[in-house]
Amino acid sequence: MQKILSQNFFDRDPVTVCQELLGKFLVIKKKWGIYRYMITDIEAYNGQEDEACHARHGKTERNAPMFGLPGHWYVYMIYGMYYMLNIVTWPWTHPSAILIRWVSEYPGPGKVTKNLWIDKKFNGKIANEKTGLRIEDSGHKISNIKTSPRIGIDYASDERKHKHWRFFI
DNA sequence: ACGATGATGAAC
DNA sequence: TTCATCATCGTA
Repeated sequence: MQKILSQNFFDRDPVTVCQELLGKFLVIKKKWGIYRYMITDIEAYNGQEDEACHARHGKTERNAPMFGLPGHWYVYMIYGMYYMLNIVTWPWTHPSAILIRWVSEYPGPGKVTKNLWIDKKFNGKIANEKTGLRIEDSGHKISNIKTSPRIGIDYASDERKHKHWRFFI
């Protein structure tokens, strides 16, 4: 039996959470079974002062989940085609989240949501057994963590653009 | 290198 | 109400 990560796990700085989140399992419940995928590539979006973060202009209808409780999902549509899956970290006073870019065999944030049929029905929902989408401890110890600048945020300032807030295996 | 495709948010 | 932009991806 695997341990479902609690809200406490996510109630921290997203950069710190990122390093512990690698190697854990994204778990989705379908009508016909439960599926687990290892989380292998993620990015931290860290507060209103982070110009790459959707929270940079304050609370809006779209980014509202980031201004809510940690351990909840933030799902939004991009380019009219793809849903991006994020898990909220830290409390509403410091809106932040982690984008899930790769899990197991699905390399790319759009591919993760497309293949797992994740859409806005999970937006704002808590990550637990009840909502059908959660994160479990895998017991795997990850040692070779790589980092890089975040992808697709050229609009941010140099200072933010260059931060190594992407973590991957 | 580029187009698909629509939600978002800021400006008008 | 309009318009540029966008945490992407498949095709070429």
